[in-house]
Amino acid sequence: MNHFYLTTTLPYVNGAAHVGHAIEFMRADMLARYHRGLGSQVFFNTGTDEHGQKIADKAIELKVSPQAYVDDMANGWKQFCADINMSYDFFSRTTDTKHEAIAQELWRRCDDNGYIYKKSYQSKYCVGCELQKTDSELVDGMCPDHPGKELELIDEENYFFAFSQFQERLLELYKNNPTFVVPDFRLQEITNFVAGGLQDFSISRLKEKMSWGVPVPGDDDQVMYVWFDALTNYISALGWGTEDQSQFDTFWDQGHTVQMCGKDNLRQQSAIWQAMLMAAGLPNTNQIFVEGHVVSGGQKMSKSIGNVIDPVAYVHYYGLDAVRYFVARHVHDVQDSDWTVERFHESYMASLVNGLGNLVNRVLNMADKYEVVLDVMPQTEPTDHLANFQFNAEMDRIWKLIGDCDQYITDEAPFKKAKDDLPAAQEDLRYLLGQLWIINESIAPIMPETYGKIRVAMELNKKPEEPLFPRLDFNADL
RNA sequence: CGCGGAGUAGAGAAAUGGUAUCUCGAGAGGCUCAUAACCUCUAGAAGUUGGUUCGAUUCCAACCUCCGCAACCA
Repeated sequence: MNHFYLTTTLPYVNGAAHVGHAIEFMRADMLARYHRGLGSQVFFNTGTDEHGQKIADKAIELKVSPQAYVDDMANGWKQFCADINMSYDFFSRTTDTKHEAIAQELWRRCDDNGYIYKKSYQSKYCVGCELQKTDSELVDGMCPDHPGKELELIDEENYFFAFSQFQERLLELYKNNPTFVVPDFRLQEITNFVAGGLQDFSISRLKEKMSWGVPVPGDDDQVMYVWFDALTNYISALGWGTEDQSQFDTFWDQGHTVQMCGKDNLRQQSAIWQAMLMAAGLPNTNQIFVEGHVVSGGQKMSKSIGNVIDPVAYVHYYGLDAVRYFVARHVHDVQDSDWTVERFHESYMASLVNGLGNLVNRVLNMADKYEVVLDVMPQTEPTDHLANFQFNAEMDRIWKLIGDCDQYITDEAPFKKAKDDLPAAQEDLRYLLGQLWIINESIAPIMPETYGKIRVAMELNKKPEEPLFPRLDFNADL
């Protein structure tokens, strides 16, 4: 039995889910379903990142406690996961007491091994970014991303993580594992970054200034910086550092581990987190899949331009599987992609309404009429596109099968044969039902609801009463 | 010379040192099982300038444009 561990990045809960989250989550879900379908035992983790200055500020603004605020947000994210049919096995929350204890245990382990030290320093800190800023990053003495916000001068003792000591080991990790980061150009990017030299960084904050964090073990005056805490969730989900580490042993130590993230998270996951694992004496992640970003109309999405894509609105209008289809087929695996309502509508009509939906109807209608049932299920030939994160290629393969069926129907014209040679028509339909079966098995991890509907229709041997993908008007308001 | 990515028909992608492929869209024809669906055909493309080569979209160099990152973000 193979064991496969998969995790999304935990979104920071200072806002609602946007299309980037939807893409990462949906793809992770496709992989989880794919690997389950291959017979692997899968542990699929997702959740929410709930500590830090921005969240504390937001709670004050809303006049609620931080815990009440993150509870509310976490529920929103769980709803989002339900909306997009996430088959997760565990929902991590970084304010969970078990997670906090594990984050402390990881801290202790890094500390015991000599990779955490205390240092006093002064720095400029942007509350908007929740980051210290170097002078080179500032524009006119202000943070370029938050020009309205005054920078705070921080003069304090913090704990530092000895990141710089991991340069050689990280480079070894990258060199020895050519698919550690997928795609390869991101591996190149992180290699260049690490080769350029690493600086130790602060991993704690004074509690009196920022209390919304995990307490630093053995120091009541400090809490952990949100990154140290959040990254730990990848193993806290598996119960590492608790009495029962069996899932950690099974999935992290002995299984294959995959983390999904956007390109903005490359450093955190492929360098910082790996160094943390090394510092604690734990095995590294096996693979990190790094996605591109989505732009709309050629521009970065922003509320002021009004080109923000709301994935849930698409789900409501076109249906969940239409969105999952678009994500798998038309959002580029690793490059940035343009997502417009025009493109979405086009591909919905062409490939789902006129493609898959129509094919199901014409095949099952004839099968019904000519009384052909599929008695022998054909063997599906497994492909490894999804194992290699090639969503686009897998979808093209499946839609080629759909096109081939349409072609076959035109060429063989069973609807004509049926008039004077029924057995010949029935033979054609047996083949078509077999192909439809293969197509349906192939889309199962991508479009699980549609898979179920086609499965039922094939069992009844009747075309679905409701169209799988109804013909819809173009809706520019999405 | 901070790092990385991308420039291929109207749109999105792919492959390739030798006829540039696919999907969508457009135009024409065909078909009638099907959700006015399906099939065929047609038109339509390599950022610029050099270099290597018998031959370059592909390899090399320079340049231009766009995007992202630059210790917040999927």
